[in-house]
Amino acid sequence: MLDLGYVREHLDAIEKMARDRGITLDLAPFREIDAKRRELIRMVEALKATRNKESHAIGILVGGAEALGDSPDSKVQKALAIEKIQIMKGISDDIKAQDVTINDLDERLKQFLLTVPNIPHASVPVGKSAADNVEVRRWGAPPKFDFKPRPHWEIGEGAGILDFQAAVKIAGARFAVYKGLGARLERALANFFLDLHTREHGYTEILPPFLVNTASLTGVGQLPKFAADMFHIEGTDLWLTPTSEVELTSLHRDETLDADKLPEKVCAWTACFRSEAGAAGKDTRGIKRQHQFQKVELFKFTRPEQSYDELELLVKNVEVVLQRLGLHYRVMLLCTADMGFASAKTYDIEVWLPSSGDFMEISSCSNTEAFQARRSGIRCKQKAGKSEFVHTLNGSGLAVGRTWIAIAENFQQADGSILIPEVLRPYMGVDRIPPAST
RNA sequence: GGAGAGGUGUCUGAGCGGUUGAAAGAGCUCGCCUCGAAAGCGAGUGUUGGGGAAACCCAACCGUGGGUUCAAAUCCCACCCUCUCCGCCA
Repeated sequence: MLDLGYVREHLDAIEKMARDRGITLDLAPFREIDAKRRELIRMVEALKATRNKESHAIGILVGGAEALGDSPDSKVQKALAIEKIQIMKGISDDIKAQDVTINDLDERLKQFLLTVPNIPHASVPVGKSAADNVEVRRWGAPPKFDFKPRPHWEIGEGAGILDFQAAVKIAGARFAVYKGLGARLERALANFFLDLHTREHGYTEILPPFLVNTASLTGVGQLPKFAADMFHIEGTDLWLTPTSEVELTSLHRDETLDADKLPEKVCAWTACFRSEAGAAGKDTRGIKRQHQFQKVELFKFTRPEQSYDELELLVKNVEVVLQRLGLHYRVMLLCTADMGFASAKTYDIEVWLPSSGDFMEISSCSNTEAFQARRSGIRCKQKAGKSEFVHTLNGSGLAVGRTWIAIAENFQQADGSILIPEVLRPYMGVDRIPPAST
C-alpha cells in the first residue's frame, strides 16, 4: 500500500506507474473522495471539540450541584446543565451522522489504496511484457547430451520416483506423489538450502504455520486482489499459505523494530498452496505448476536506505545455491510490466532446462520497499530518531520442486538414471538415482 | 469442546460514567550536580488523522468491532487472544 499523503501529492507519479505497468487506474474517484473526506473531517472535528468542552462543563455543573445539596444555587446549576445537555443532544446527533459518512469514505479510500500496486524503482526498465525483461548475467553452460534429453516427468515416472496416477486418486490434478529416492531428493534439497542459508549466509531458520489469516495476507498484498489464487478453509478465517513471504512478513506485524538490529534475515521451509486459477492448460505435465509445492524462502527486514544493497546480496545468496548444484542459470531484471503487485524491483533467477532448451523461473527476489511494511505496520526506530517503515525483501532460495526438475533434467543419463550433484550426496546417501529405483 | 480468570502507554500497574492521554513506579533521552560514575534534582518521553510556512492547535486511539449516553478505559452485546482446570488428541 502506498502512503495516502504521497498518493494525494504525487498523482502524476501514480499515473506514470499505471502506464509503465500497463494497467488502468481511474484516479478521478480518488480525488473526489479524498477531498470530500478531508472537508467532512474538518467539520466533524470542530463539532467534537465543542462536544468535549461542553461535556466537561456539564460534568463540572453536575458535580457542583451535587456538592451544593438542596440549595437554590444547586437548582440553578442543574437547570443550566439540563439546558446544555439539550443543546448537546443535537450536536451529538450531527456528529454521529457525519461519522457514518466519513467511515464510508475511509473504507472506499482504503479499498482503493489496497488495489494500487507499488511504484517501480527508477532502475527498473519500462516494458510491455516479459520479453522486455533484461538479462543481467548468466553463469555456467548448458550440459551436453549425446542423446535427446527427456522431460522430468518421463525421467521421474521411468525411475519410479514420481507417481501422478496415485496423486490423482489422493487429491486430483496438479498434485504429485514422490516416491523412494524421489521423495528423498526433495527432502535433501530443502535441507541443503536451509543449511547453506543458515550456516553460511546468516539467516535465522523459521518454521511457521502453513495456514494464515486474512490480516496476514492483506499485509503482503495478496488480499484483497488475489483471493481467487488461493485455497480458503471454509467457515474459518484461514487460508493455505501461497508463499511463506506471508508468514515471514507477519512475523513482525504491528511492531517497531530496533533500527540498529537491522537487517534482520530469516528463512523458512514451507509447503505452499496455489489454486492456479487462470492457469488451466498451462504447464499441465509434470511438477512445474502444482497446487502444492515446497519452497525455502529468504526474507529481510531492512532500514530504508540499505534495502537496495540488501537486494543485491539476496540475489547473490540465491545464486550460490545454483552454483553449488552446478546448474546453469541466468539473472533477469524484470521490466515494469512483468513485476508483481507489491514489488518495486524484482530479479528472477532462471535455471536451464535441457528438455525445452530454455530457462525456467526458479526464484524471484523482490524489494517491496515500504509497501508491505506500511500495510503490515512494521516500523523501525533509531534510539533517538523518528520511527519509519522498514523495507521488506523476499526471494525464493529456492523453489524445491522446480530445483528437483532442474536436477532431474540436467543430470539425467542415457540409461535413465540421475546423477546426484556432489553437495547433495551427504543428504542422499547415494550418488545416483538408478533407472528403476523402486 | 466445557468451566473460570484476564487483556490499559516501552515495561510493571492503578482507574471501573464527568479537568484521565490516562495515577504511581521502573526504563529511556536531555540538562544540573561530579575529576568521572552512582545517587539525587529538573524537564521530556506513543501512534494515526486533520489544519498550519512554522511554532503549534484540534481530533481519534486503554484487545477488535458494534451499542447505550450530553459525556465511555469505565456500562451493554458480539468476536479475538492469553492463562488455569476438565474433556479429547498427533
